[in-house]
Amino acid sequence: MTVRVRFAPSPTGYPHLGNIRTALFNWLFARHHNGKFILRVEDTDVTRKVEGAIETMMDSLRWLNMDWDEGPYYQSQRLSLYQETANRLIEGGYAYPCYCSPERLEAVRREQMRQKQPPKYDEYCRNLTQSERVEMEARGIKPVVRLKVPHSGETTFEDLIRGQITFNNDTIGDLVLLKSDGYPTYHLANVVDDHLMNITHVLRADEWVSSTPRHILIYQALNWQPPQFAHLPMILGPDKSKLSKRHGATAINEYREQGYLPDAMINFLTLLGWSLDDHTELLRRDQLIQHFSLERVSKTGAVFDKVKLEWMNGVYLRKLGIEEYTKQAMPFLERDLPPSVTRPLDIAYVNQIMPLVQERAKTLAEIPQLVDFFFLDDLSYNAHMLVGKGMDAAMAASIIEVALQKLTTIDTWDSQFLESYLRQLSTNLNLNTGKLFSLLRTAVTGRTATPPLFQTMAILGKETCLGRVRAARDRLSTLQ
RNA sequence: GCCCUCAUCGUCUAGAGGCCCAGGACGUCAGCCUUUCAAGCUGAAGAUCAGGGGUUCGAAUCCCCUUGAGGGCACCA
Repeated sequence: MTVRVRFAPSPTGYPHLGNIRTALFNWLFARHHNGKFILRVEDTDVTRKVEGAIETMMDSLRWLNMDWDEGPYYQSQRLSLYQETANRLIEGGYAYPCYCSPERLEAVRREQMRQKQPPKYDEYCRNLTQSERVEMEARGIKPVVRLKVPHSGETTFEDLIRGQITFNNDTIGDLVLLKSDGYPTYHLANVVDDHLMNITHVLRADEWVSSTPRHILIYQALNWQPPQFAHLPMILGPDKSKLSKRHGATAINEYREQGYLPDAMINFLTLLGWSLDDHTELLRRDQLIQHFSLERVSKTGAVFDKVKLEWMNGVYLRKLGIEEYTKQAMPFLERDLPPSVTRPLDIAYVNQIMPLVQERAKTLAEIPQLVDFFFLDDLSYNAHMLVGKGMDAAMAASIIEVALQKLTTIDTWDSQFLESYLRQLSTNLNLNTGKLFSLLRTAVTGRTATPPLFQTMAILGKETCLGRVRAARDRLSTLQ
């Protein structure tokens, strides 16, 4: 039997990292077993629907290169399926219409809470007579359909990750299958679709464990064979609670905007709850598919460690060929370089610069700020930055004056020549190379931390460099 | 309150009775390299394996209890 799994998001917001990780494990499982990965939209809550959510979700899946084989199926377009199933359950005596108002339900629940009882439907409508039902209908009350959960016995299932899990039926309560607006609840729709779509394995987040017995009960009432279940550990925030907005960025597209690479995200997210062995951290997509197995999924929730993600992204960034690196960086440069910089950017110029920052950025989004001085006409920095350790303003001024004179005379403006020439100059001046270089670095870039100085100067070109050194000289004069 | 689940360095994890006075990775610290910053390399610190009882010749690994944490208990998914 071929493996068929599904990813079933509801269009109620932006693609959460947790959802994406669930999708990822389903996808890896499907690809590993040469099975099918199905996309299904659980849009059965009309009130919570967010416009554009599904498009964003699909964008994210495409960005991550997680292709699906079927779908998207929309549950909102399959309503009759659920309604028929609900009717079948009523006819079989496994479910019943319930006419209780939300107000009554709320009152019952409050009372139960007050008495420290588990909140559970009191089955008020479970044994209504036919005439009572007719009367309710006559009053125009739209009922919900509830599952008649057995009062005794227990429901057990084998979780592929956690082993056997058992619930007492009397703790479950008669859940709603069909809402009064004719839409199914998650529980019904989920069971009906998983069955109709021949889903073999349900891999979903941990938070669904306690609703699994309800689903099993529905399968049993319908005389359907349930799929296999595996509940994945959740992704946690630093305080170990379910990862949420208050912990920072939780939407996958935010990571895309922050300059993370899809392959790095995939690698990192997989390692949140799965491991290959005791030493492998970096795995290519095909290796992930090859090795993925539920046996190696851990049971514990995993804290999302953004610092480690940054490290891994840096690794992937450095592994990129320079052409690819530049291609990836370009949109970020266009987006984030100061507005004063002329667009479109000169590709040949960018091509020269990128090799200088490839090993210095952990995300694509930090590249623009690393290289903005290559593009700006006027540098802005504090004159005091020019005065290095062990020197004063006057000394800095005199060094820069000499350097300016000498640099003006140079004809060969490549990094090799600049380096040997300036090393010689520092010797002649009886100066530490460090002192001269850092002074020039600040003058030429306005920064104290930059890519290698001579390559930077070579790319900037003689005229620009001389102009900046002159500007530095002028700045220094204001200090004296 | 009730139900379910989980529990190894700060974090992600390896470990399915002896190979473990617990291994790897991120982070941290130190050193090397070095024109700065990175990157790279080397090394260090860091977990009485939540606590307590068993079982066993032997337990991080099996059992029980306690504690802690998380999740669930909607006409939301």
